[in-house]
Amino acid sequence: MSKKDRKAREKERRRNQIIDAAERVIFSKSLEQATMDEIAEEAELSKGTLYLYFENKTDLYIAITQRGSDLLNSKFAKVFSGAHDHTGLELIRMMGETYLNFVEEHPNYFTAFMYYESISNVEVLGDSKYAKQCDQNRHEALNFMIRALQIGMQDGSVDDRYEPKELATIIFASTRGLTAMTHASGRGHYFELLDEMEVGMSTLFENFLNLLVEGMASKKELKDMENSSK
Amino acid sequence: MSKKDRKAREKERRRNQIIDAAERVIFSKSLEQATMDEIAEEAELSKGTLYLYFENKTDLYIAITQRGSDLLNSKFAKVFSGAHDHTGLELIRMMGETYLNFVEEHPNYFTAFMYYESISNVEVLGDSKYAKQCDQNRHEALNFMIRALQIGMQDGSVDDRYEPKELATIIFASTRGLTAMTHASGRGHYFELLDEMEVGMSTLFENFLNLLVEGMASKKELKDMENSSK
DNA sequence: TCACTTTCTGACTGATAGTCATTTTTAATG
DNA sequence: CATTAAAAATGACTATCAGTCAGAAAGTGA
Repeated sequence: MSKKDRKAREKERRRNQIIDAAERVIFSKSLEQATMDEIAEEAELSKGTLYLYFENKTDLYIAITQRGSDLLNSKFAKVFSGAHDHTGLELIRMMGETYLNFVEEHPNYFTAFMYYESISNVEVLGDSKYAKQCDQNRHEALNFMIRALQIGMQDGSVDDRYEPKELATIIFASTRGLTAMTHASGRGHYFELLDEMEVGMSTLFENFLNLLVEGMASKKELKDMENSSK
Repeated sequence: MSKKDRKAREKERRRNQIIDAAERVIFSKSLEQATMDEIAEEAELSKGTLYLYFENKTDLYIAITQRGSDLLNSKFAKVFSGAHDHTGLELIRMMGETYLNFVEEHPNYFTAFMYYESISNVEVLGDSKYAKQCDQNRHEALNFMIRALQIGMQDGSVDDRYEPKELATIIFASTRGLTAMTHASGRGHYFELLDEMEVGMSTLFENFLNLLVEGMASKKELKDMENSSK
């Protein structure tokens, strides 16, 4: 039994070694410019071996995507580990900040996320377990957000006339839009737009969160905020 | 002189004929699956000729992207042609709806937008005139939004403690996030998330706009809305 | 008709994703 | 330790396709 286990562990280590090498090569260039031969050399293996562990180049890249997805979710989880000290509204804000930090610290993983979602028809993915885990993570992230909203409705920080699932989906998607812009601007896009404003992405993001918060905060909470700012 | 003009016009027609063919082929499959040989055949030209009109495959795809971008902007412009009958806040809402409709009617163009923004470093684009026009259009779209906000601040429908440029950028990016989700769900992504909710993307989008509107509406406007709903 | 320019062609090249028959390594058995 | 079977790894090979370029065809003007 443990023999099999060891085998499985070694196989897993090999797999990770390949993903490590692939990250180094692909992140230093780009998916298109990186070749499987290069990745094989970086991993100190032959090309054929890569194909023993991954269906094809895309599959390998999705394995990288999954790593990023796992990492992001672990950060979300950390936010919730201290959930008791915060209102639901604060948790939402913290999740947003976590996301923005992630994009700034791990732009290459975010690039991978974008590639993943750009895959035009899901059939291309086949039944990739990496893709499944990514979808699973996304689902979990949304659940975190739903939970935060429910907490907020309990503690009175979020207006309870909203449907938590719906609101969570909206926040999720719009936050994603902001992070995508942050990411793109870091790659040279949107230069003209953001350059004209003296504010950086993080200020912009802060204002975005404030805007959302004003929209979804309960009337009571708003009154509190108004008072405390005076 | 007019000789040269005619020549230029014919060249332009050829170019469009190629883009037409490329759209048919690429939209029916995907960028990666479409080959230049196929596109050439569809255009009833030889492959070599394609390269007289476009730098490379990406350049050709960006020409398609520009078409989509032009189309979207013309729709935005139409919203503004009747600007006098609407408040600034209404214009913002109409722009959002226009965007969502566009994604639903022209998903292939939106796919192209996503590809364009996913280009990891802008140097790849070189000095493509198509890319320049896309950036120009994006800039113009943002200006439409800024204008709508300014109108809204004038007519009292938008809270004037916001900075129009900043707010426009935020709305722009977050709306983009929602449309991206709409697009992705149409391609089979996010299935699990959206399936659980009985609401469709357009309802979700409507609620998103309401949320934004509440966040950015002036207090006066909110009071009006409250009264009228009673 | 000739000479010159512009446009077009398609066979060719180079790069690279993916394959598979063969070799090497590992592990188990007597 | 020697033998053998299974598992893992290899790298030469194939197929595909983006991009090229020398030469053909079409257009233009005298």
